[in-house]
Amino acid sequence: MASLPILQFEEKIVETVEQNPVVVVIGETGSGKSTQLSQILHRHGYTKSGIIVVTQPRRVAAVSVARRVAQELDVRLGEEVGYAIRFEDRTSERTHIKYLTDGVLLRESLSNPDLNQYSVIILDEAHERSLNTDVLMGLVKRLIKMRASNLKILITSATLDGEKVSKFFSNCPILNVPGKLFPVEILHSKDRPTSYLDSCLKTAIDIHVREPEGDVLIFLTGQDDIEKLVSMLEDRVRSLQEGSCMDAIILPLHGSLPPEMQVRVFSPPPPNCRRFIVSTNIAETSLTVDGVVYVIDAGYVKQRQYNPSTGMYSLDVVQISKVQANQRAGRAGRTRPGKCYRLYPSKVYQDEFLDVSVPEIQRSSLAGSVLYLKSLDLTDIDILKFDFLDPPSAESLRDALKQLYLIDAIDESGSITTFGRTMAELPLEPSLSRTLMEANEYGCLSQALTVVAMLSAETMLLQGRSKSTEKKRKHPSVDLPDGSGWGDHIQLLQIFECWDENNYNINWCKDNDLQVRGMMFVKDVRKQLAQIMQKIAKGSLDVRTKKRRKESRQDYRNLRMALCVGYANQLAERMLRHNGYRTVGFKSQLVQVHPSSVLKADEEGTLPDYVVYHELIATSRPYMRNVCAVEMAWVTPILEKLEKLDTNKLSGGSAHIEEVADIKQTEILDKKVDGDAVPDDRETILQYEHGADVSFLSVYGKQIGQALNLQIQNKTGLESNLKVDI
DNA sequence: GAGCACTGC
Repeated sequence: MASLPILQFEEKIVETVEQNPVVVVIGETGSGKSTQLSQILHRHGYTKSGIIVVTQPRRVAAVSVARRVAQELDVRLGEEVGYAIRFEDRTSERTHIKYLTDGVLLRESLSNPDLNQYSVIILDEAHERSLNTDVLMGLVKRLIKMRASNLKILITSATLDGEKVSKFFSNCPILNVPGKLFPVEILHSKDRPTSYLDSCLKTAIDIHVREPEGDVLIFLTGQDDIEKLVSMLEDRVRSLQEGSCMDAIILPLHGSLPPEMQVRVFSPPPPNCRRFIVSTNIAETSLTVDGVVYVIDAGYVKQRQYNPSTGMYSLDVVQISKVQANQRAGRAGRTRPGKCYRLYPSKVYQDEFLDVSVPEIQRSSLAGSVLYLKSLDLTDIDILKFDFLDPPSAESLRDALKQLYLIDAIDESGSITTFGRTMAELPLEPSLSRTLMEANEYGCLSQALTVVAMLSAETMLLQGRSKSTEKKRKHPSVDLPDGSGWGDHIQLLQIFECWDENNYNINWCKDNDLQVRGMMFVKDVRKQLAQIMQKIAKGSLDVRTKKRRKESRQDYRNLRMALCVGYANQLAERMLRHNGYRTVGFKSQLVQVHPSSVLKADEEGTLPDYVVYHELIATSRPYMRNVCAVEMAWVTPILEKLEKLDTNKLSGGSAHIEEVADIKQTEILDKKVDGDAVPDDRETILQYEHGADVSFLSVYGKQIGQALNLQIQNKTGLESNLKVDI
């Protein structure tokens, strides 16, 4: 332990913490900050007046770091040193060093806003800027004003971010703790390659042929590219002359890979063999692969973004930040000196890369966070002026308020309602919390609990789908229920009910291509939600899953009604004469039911007039994912409410949100239009040829005189206008 | 008739 760099700074750290309520600690990889800061402060008496708590953005990190600290202090995990993550609280009355996920600390502060039991709060990995850590930073800033005498805050961050965080906390001191990494030589390419995959391939083979042993880690954006490069590498390696270089193992690594495939990267290679790990940014922070000496960094990452004016998410390939680039490079220097090949010029790194990635708070829907903050009753703070390190846009806050109003979480003046308070207690998106509460009124709580729990685990349910396994499986699970035509929520309910009928048999999951881990998670979530609902209702609710199936002609009416109330802000109306939909309540968007949906059309081939959806996502087109058929009569009250909506009033009058004029107009470079522009008022989707590397979702055309006025929507829902002569 | 990076309560 004595070799950890941070320990040489022990006196300095203690002294600085002694004299300041907030300290920023910049600790590079390998500095030991995550395990040592808490122990240093413990040694100097900070656990006498309370618990030292350390937050982590990820569950595995909270658990593994706690385990290490317990080992180092030679105590049993869960006694003096413990951790708390969702579904798992391993702390006791004797715990004085506690690791937890940032989300758990936020939940705790709901019932104890002053966090009185803690003498020190360490927000670790703050540079990752998770939504929860950002909210915590705002809360903690407020907390030190109230508890200045007996609370110490430490924020750990990255070099490029330290100044900004310090400024946010009234210019608090910054401590630098060097890391313990071997030097990594950075090699930039002269130009940006025209094809990243080809360039990756060439660089990888060059390393393989020329460089001494050591594994190669390659960062790409997603599963598709990874699979392509893996097969390219396999071909190329096979064609190398036998004996001319060492053997090679090529491993893909991404999140949708089944766990048993993911852990393959942890087994060391046989002698005289080099591994190529082709990965998403999962290997940047979440997984650490040992033995890596060479990193190839294409400089891109796939990021999810939310557009508050359309309510639409998109998944975009964007440039990484400098912090990310450095993090990736650092992966080469864990065991010995390494090399990082960047497939972009150093000028691009310097001039184009952001210092830090755009924080999640500026890329997400904020309904949940705003409701959470409202429920804290911070009378001294106006939510809309809440002090964030990077404030979200006014538009995003307005969107959040609108959502909350439509589901009765706040009233027309923006104050939280009793409904809203209950909703904030549930670890769910507000729309789903609202659904549960409504379902309770209609006597279908048990079903709603199942649906909501299934939605929380949706991405973990299906078995990893790579193209190769797809081929093998000609018969896609025919035995699963189909939602009886009402849509995906009902199908999710029916799937869980089937599993319930099969007594939660693990083999049933396997037979039906469902991940066991995912289904177990659903069970846990459902149980947790049921407990919270019981507590709220203070009576006994019927949350049991019913062991009877298929009452004939069950139309799930009550459940669908409850969903309609919860998803008031996620409503779409079918267009006349075709099966496209228009979103209601947002700037009107033409959207389609996702092809994977089980929603059924009637005998005439027509889809229901109204649906609610769980998510709007722009991929090749804007799609509604997870839809449920609802009825006109249930929609009317929502439309009435939308009519009365006054967002200025929702923002509490005093805090008038200023209009933001930062909607970026997409530059149209090429004005060639292909396709049939029908010269009438009907929206017509055209194919649009363009010169910029922006992909457009749709083009609405309208003829005016000899010109065609086009309204063009790009992937993130931003719109631009273009006039074309015809 | 598509396809989705990563977390978390």
